[in-house]
Amino acid sequence: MSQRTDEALIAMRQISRATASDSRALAKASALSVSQLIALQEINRARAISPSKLATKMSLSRGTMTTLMNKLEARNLVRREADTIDKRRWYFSLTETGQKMIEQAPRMLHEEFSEKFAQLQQWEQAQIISALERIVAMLDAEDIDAAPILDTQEIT
Amino acid sequence: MSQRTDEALIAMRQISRATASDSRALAKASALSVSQLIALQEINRARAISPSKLATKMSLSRGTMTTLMNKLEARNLVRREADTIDKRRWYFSLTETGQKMIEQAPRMLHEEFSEKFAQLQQWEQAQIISALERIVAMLDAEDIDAAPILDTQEIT
DNA sequence: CGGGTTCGTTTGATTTTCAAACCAAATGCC
DNA sequence: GGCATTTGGTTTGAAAATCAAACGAACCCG
Repeated sequence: MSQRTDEALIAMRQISRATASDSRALAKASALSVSQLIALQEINRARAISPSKLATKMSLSRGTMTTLMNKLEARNLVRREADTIDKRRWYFSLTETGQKMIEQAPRMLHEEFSEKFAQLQQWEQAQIISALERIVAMLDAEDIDAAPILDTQEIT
Repeated sequence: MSQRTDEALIAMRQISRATASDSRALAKASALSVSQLIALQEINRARAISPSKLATKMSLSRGTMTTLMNKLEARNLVRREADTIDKRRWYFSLTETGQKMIEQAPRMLHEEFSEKFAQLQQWEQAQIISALERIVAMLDAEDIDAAPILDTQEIT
């Protein structure tokens, strides 16, 4: 492997480790388990999502997802809605409390980053963004965030 | 917050989510828990590290670290060495088995990335690396990887 | 020496997670 | 239409991960 590739990989690992440990701390700060935090974020992203989908997305089993959702529901962070078409199915979305939870959760690392980033020259910002987007593309991660659109299959 | 900052943040979250879910899958593939995997990586990085340090690094309690290390030791993935100076202290390092474990663990995502990255023009690579390094700096993550140097305080 | 701190372990309990069995709804096939 | 199969979610029972608190041994410092 080329030395350049190495450099890039090292930087990426540093970034991902930094953010990972950030999210651990974040979970702790908001009295959530890491899974719960991730679940909330994921639900927020999808706006509404079924347990199974969420489970595969988070690589957890369906059973685990049941208990996870029950906890979040009990704490009034997510709302459970029945699918009108398929009666086996649920959809979970965030309650306002849940919204607030992840919004005002101190985005410590990202906050700090934002400040520093904002102080860069325009051209520097542009350069960094384009590099980041190249990376996202190379990771095939473009559609991870997708857009605030319902994460379900079309209705036929 | 500026729109540009937003773009950068979105890209970064995509990257970190992609790598996070990668590491979950990775752990599963190598029959390790996520914590165990991270611990191995962390030990590898530091070459040798004490349980407490590792615990704070991973934001786990010392008690948890004890059981975690016992498991890894039982599976012969890490080696426990006594500190000659401070007799309370242990140092953990990877055994050859442990080395192999994390080396040949399919670096799925990163592998794929490497391939694509290697195909870029030199100047593109350079640009991406410099952007990444700016980010690392802004995240104060420069010394996360530090270098393969013993991770202890100087001996006085 | 002696009080305070640090390192790692133990203990007992809680939480997370899983696999397997299960039910109900949907789908497919004849 | 009816029967077998698949799919979405829950339950159950057990294993693994984690924690807080208490502990002993080693260290530190006055």
